[in-house]
Parts: sequence; C-alpha cells; structure tokens
Amino acid sequence: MNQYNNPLRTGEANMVTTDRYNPHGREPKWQKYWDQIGLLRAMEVQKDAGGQTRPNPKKAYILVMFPYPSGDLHMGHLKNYTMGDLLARFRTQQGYSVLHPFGWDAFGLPAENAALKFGVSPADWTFANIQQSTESLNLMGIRYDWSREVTTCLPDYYQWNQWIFLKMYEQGLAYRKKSYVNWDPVEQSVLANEQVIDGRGWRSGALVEKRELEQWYLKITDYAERLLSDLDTLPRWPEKVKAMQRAWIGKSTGAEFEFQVKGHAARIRVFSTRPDTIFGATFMVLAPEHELVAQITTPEQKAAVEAYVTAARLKSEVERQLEDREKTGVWTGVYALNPANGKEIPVWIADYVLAGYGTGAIMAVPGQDQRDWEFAEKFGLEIVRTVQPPPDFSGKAYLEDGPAINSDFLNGLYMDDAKKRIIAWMEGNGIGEGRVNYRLRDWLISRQRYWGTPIPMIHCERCGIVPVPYEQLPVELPTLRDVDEIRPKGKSPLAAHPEFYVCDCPQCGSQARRDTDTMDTFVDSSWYFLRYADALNPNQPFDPEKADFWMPVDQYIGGVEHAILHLLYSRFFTKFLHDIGLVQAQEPFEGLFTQGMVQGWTDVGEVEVSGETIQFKNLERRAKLEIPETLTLEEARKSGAELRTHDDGTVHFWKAATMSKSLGNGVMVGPFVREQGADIARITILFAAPPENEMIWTEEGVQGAWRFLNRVYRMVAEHLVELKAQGDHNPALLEGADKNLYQKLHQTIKKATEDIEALRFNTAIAALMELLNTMGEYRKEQGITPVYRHVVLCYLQMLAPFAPHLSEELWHQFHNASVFSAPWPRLDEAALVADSFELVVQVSGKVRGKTTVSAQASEDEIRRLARELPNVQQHIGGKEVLKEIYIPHKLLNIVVKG
RNA sequence: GCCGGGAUGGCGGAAUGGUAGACGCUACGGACUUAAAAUCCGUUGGGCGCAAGCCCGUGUGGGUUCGAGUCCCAUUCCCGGCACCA
Repeated sequence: MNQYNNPLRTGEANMVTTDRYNPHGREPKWQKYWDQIGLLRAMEVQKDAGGQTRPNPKKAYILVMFPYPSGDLHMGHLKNYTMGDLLARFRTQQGYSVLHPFGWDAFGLPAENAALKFGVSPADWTFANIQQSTESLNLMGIRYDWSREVTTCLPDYYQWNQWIFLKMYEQGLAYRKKSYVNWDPVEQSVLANEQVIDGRGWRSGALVEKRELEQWYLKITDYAERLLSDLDTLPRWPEKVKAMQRAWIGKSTGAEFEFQVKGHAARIRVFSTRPDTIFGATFMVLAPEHELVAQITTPEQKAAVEAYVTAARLKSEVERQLEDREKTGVWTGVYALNPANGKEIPVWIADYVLAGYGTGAIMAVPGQDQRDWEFAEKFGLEIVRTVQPPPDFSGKAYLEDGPAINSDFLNGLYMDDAKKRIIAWMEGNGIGEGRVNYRLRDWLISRQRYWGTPIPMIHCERCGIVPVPYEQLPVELPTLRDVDEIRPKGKSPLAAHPEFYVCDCPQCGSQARRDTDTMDTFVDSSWYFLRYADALNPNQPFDPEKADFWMPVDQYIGGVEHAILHLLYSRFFTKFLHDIGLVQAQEPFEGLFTQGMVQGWTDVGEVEVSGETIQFKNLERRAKLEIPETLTLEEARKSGAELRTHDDGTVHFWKAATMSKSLGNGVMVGPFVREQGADIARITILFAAPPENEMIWTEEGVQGAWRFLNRVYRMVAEHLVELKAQGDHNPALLEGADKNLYQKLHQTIKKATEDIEALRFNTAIAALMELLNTMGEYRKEQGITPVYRHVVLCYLQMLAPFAPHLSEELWHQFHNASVFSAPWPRLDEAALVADSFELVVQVSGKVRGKTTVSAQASEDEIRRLARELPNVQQHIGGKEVLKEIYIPHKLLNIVVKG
C-alpha cells in the first residue's frame, strides 16, 4: 500500500493505479455512492419500531445563503457551502433529521447585464450558470437535498411572491405612493433606501438621483417595533449584525407637537427627542421639500427661498454630504410662536433638515443641539441654554443631562423628569403628544426592469387599481429573447409589450392594463427558506405543518453584507407570514453566522522601486485594492505585501485580496479539485483561520492539509491487515498506555463535538491532528492493538464531516456501510478521569516545579509532594508560608512572605 | 463623532481567572537518497547560563487577586458599520 499521493506534486495527475488512494478516481466514486444511498435527503417523518410514522424529535435545518448563479465557482464562493455541508453531515451522524437544501437567487441584474453584454437571454445565461455552479458544488463533495431545489426565476416559485404580495395588499401592507424616490441612472430603475450606500446605487455605484414617481411599497414600518425588540430574542446572532439592524431601524422616543405660524392658519408640526428643551427653541427649520414652504414664504423672501429649494433639489445626497457640512439656509420671512413661552421665533429653510424623517421640520434649540448651534452662529440667531452645563464645560451645545434653566415650570428638573412634565403639559394643552419615531422607511419594491417577478396588479380606468385574482396566478413573465427588448429605457421593458400588459379588468371586464414593473429581487430571497420546507407544493407557498417542523433555521451561514437588506426583509416576511397564520416561527434564523472572506495572492502589477518608494504602473488595480498612491518598501512590508520578480525580470507587487472574478485571483474549484482533491480543499479552507475571520488561501496551507490527510491515510493503509485482525477491547480493563490513548480519544471526542457545534472548525481540526500525533506515538511503542483499532474507527468518524471522501474510503475497509450512517462516537465521561495528573507547583504565583501525582492522592499528600521538589524548596527557602491555594487536579500555589 | 469587534512569536492562530504560545505554516539542523522531491527525527518568543535553572514577555499605563492574555479603570492604535435622523 502506497502513500496518499498528491498527484500534482508527483506529476501523476492522470495516473490511476489500483494500489494508491487517488482522489481523482476515488472522490467521484463516493459522491455517486452518497447520492445512491440518499445521504442528506431530508425526511420530516421517521418510521419507529412499530412501523408507525412520527416526527423525528431532533431536527436540524442547516442553511447557507443561496447565491446568484454566477457560473464557475472559486474557493471564495465555496467556503460557506463547505461549512454548511460539514454541519449537515455532522448532524446526520448525530442522528438528527437534517434539512440541507439549495437553490438559486436567479432573478436580478447580473443576468440582465450579462444578457445585454453577451447577447443571450437572461434565462439561458442563468440556467447555464446554474449548471456550472452545481458541478463545482458536486466536485467539492457538497451534498444537498436537491429534490427541494428552489430557483426563483421559475413561475413555480415566483407565483408565491405574487401570492404573498396580494396577501399583503389585502392587509394594507402593500400600497402605492407618489414620492421622491432613489433613481439609479445606470440601472434605469428605482432603488430601496437599503440599496443606496453613501448616495450611490449598491450595484452600479452610480450617484442616485431623486425622482418623483408613483411606486409600490411594502409597509415594513408597521413591523419596526417588533423587528427591533425581537433582536433581543436572538442570542446566537453576531452582535455587530444586531447593532447594524438596530441602527437602521433607528428608534427614537420623544414628542410631536405644533407651532402656530404667526399671521397664518398653518401650524408647523415637529418631532423632537428633547421636548424638555422647548424653552430654548429660538428658531425653526423646515426641510426644503416641506409642503408649507411655498405657502408661508413672504413675497420679499420668495425669490431667495425658491432659489434655495431648487438648488437643494438638484443636489444629490453625495453632493450634500461633500459640502463639508457647512450649514446653509434661508429665512422664509415669517415667524412662529413658541407654544411654551409665546416668543416669536423665525422660520428658516435648510437642507440639514431632512424631508423624509419625522415631520420634515424641527424646532431648533442651539443651546442643546450642535447642528442648531452651528446654524445659529452662522446666521446670528439667538442662543438660550435650557440645561445647566457643569462649570468646567467649554463646548458649544450641551447635550448631556443637567438641571433645566430658563425653562419656567421645568426649572431644576433633570432630563427624564423634564420630558415627562413637558409632554404631560403638551397633551393637557392640546399642543402635541409623546411619540416614537423610526428611521426605517417603507420598502420600495417596484423596479423598472425585465428580469423579475411581475407585480400582480391591474390598472383599470374605471375601477382603479385591482389586484389579480389568486386563481389567475402566476402572472408569467413573458420570454424576451431580443436583447433590445430587455434594455432598460427608464421605464419597464414590459411596457413595450401589449401582449403582456393588455388584459381585462377582473372587476368590470373592460380593457385594462397590467402593472409593468417587476419586484425587487430581495422579495425573492425574503421567504425562500420557507419554500424549502415544501418546495414542490403546487397549491400554496408551503404547507404550514411542514414549515413548522423545520423552522426556524437552526444555523444560517452567509456574508455580513446582507446584515441589513436580506436579513431584515426576511425577518419582516416571516413575521407577516406568522401573522396570517402560515408559520409559527416569528424569527426565521435562530443562529446566524457571518463567515470571513477568502483571499488569494493577487498580482497588483508591475512596479518600479526608486530608493524607498514604490511606483505602480497599473494604477487602476492599485486604486481598486485601495493601496495608497505613495508607498515605501517598509509600509508595503508592514501591510503584508510582497515584491516578486517575475520570469521576464519585471518586479510585481503582490498582496492578498478577496478572491474575485475581476481580479482573477480566484482558485477555481474545478481545476483544483481535479488535481488535488476536494478533501484537501476542504481542510485548507477550514483549518487556515477561524471561520469568522478572513483566510488567505496559500500554497503552504494546501501543503499542510495534504500532509495531514496523507498521514491519516497511511495510519490505516500501512497497517490495514493488522488493524483488521484486531478484536474488541474492554474499556473498563484498560491500563497504562492503552488507557491513556483511550482517554485522549475521549478528550478529542469532547473537544471536536463542542467545537463543531460552536463552528470552531479550525480548533476541531487541531484536536484531530493532536490525536493523530498521540496515536503515532502510541503505535510506535505498543503496535497495533484492539484499542488502537477502536481509536482509528472513531477517528474516521470524526474526520468524516471535514474530509468525507477519504473517511468514507477508509471506513469501508472495515464496514460495508456509510460512515455517515454510523452514530457519532459517544463520549465516555468516565474515560476523561485520569489515573494521575501533572501537578503544577507555584511559589508566590510563579511556576517552580511540576510533578506527576496519583489522582487518588489526598490533599495533604499533594502538599507534601510539592514541597519535596528541590526547586520548590529552594524558592521557599526558610521563608514563612502565608497560605496555600490548591486547585484540585491542577495546581498548588504556596505563598511565602517577602 | 457614535456604535460593534479587535491588538498574543517570523506568519495563521490556541488558551472555563490557574503551566502563555495548542495545532499548523515558515525557517534551520539531521536521517534516508547517486541526487532531488516526498517522508521521518529534532530545534524554532527574547535574553543570560556548561547545566540545573533564572530573568523578561499577550498594544500602553494603572488597579483587583494567592495568581490576569482573560476581570475593572484609563489610554493608543487597527478593522467593520453608521453618520446633519432633530
């Protein structure tokens, strides 16, 4: 029997021989085998001994965020799928009923853009990619219950998007509204707030414009409070994701109240989190878009106000931000009356007040608000402090707590009391009331694009907006093959297709027009995890009973980039579906794990080094990888970059960067697995770093993985005959080296089980490596024994979720069944108790000696033994012993005077 | 500015308040080999010492404790997110 040869290393990539484990030949064999035995086929019910069916009491729903079908995959794509596969196999071994499904987030712009670029239809492009991606997953040994595959661009699926939309419409949660919306000039479509990052479209990167359009919205704001407070029910979510969602929902508590405009019937409503500071409100500010602006502005100020409003409207979000936050504004010419003290205060217009938040107007309290302070300073407005700052306070606006001053009946009260008092006063005098506000806005879901779910609504001249009757679902997306028909033109491409939009009104029967917009693709991904529970159901989105069996997802794995978008929308949809009685779960994902990216070494391009300074020739790459324009050799070295001399003599700058198609630094799955094997790839990914950290894929890491698996292979292969000849062992009768080995096994079982359950895969592998080292030492001295054989078999079981092919191959040398059908090794707690232990002896907190002590030794005896150690004696000297601290089975600390 | 997370050898990283550096990578030395690769053995935080052993060491400064990488206070830096949200 030969080594587990790395075919690439030995230059024998295509050599298949019978006497060596060649992953090239063996891995596909086991992959086929798993498919044949139905590994990871999810089962809701299980036969018990009496032939009755009953739900399996233990279920595990392991889910990895489904991808856009993007063709050939690289190792960066596969990290999370590998993790999901590992967990699914592990839970299978533990006897759980496992759901590990897969699908494709197939609608959306990538398909359209590819269609436009290559002149193929989005559907053809999508399905070709699905096929390629599936192949990569298969090669990696990743197994799913493919019978539940979900592809969102198929009517089987998206008809239920339409169904859910109609249900929301019935509940008043889907509505149409005319408003200023985010318009992406590159995508030629509107975007949701969540899809605008720093004022730019999240995919196109184009500066987003404001357009006034009538669009469909989902009323996620109705769920703001539950989306916020239920975050506290998710202890297995990363703190940072919860923090991001909290910030996005942006709850603030305060009051909403009104100011009378002097000489007008109009009142200005404002929201404030600090109503207690109302006596310090020395002016008011309206957003430029505020509806009262035109109404109240005096003729003298009209020209200035109009100019300001027009300018503000033309400015993009980014432009507003780039202007260094310098306050701008203009006076309307009118005054309002402060209801607290009757003072006349001027009403201004400024773009630091946002139209979309609160009421679009504020009372400005410069004494307690830094922005108002800056505005007041710039325009010479009055500043009155209403909270007493501490004597040493040297800032401008004072935001902290303190006793109220200049505030009539609030004087002396601290913030909380003052707030309560003023709100009671407002409510008593009909001026306003306490109120909670959220930053979260309703979700704009209309898109003026082709490749998405048609919105199931009909516009009838007589009846207005009429929902498509349920029995007419799905409203199918017509197949457009001509690229020009898909091209975005500022309105939906479907608006050019009467064969799609011309229809009869379901209410009056007259000719009507379908809505030609499609839904945001985030609708597709907001409930797909529920469809997996019952993916083939033709009558409803899913059978509630099946959903209740599987939900919630026990472990969800995906990228942190979805912290707000997908994860918030999914929580919203789940709560809605719960409310209409379709699922009991109120939260979709009980455990969430955000994995770190996979990086690869990347050629940033040729550089020239003059003295200490590095000069880049490929400026585009340099900028893309965010490398500073001027860089010294020292800085480059510190950042982990390397200069490499290429064969042609040129010097190139290399650094680790996230694997991506555009950088061309991805290690492609197909070629790698065919040459080196899937198990090696899996170990490389899982061992290199904790899974939440980014990992750098390196040749050295691959070598390490290979050496490890090679040693495992030889552990079995080199001693196969002897191993097979061993009989049973009796754990109770083990002694000496046998007992120690058995103990190490159970320590490893404990550690590996706990680590896998906590997704600490790197330390689980480290524990397996340690056990392998121990086994090697044992074998050298004891040879092959019954207990050794037992350890080998447990070893293969524990390795199986990490390196399934090799484990299955070796397991089959002993058993004629899958390693995944054998129960996970049971922990023998008794085995963890050793006969003896190493006592660490400290003198005044410093380690001065170690000695092996029998586990049965009494504490007195241990103290005596410790003092006998020569080095311990020396450090005690003749000094007085103050006290001794004994930690059983671990440590004795002798504290001496001086 | 606010919020979240960090800082441990040459590198990735281990350590329920109890032996800091598990496991691996790199590097170096050795065995095997005609040679190389692979494999195996050894060394690998710094300093002193022939050795036994000693001193120092987890960003920085304090504190709590018999004992601190771990807990507390302060501080610096790094990464991520948010940012005129009243």
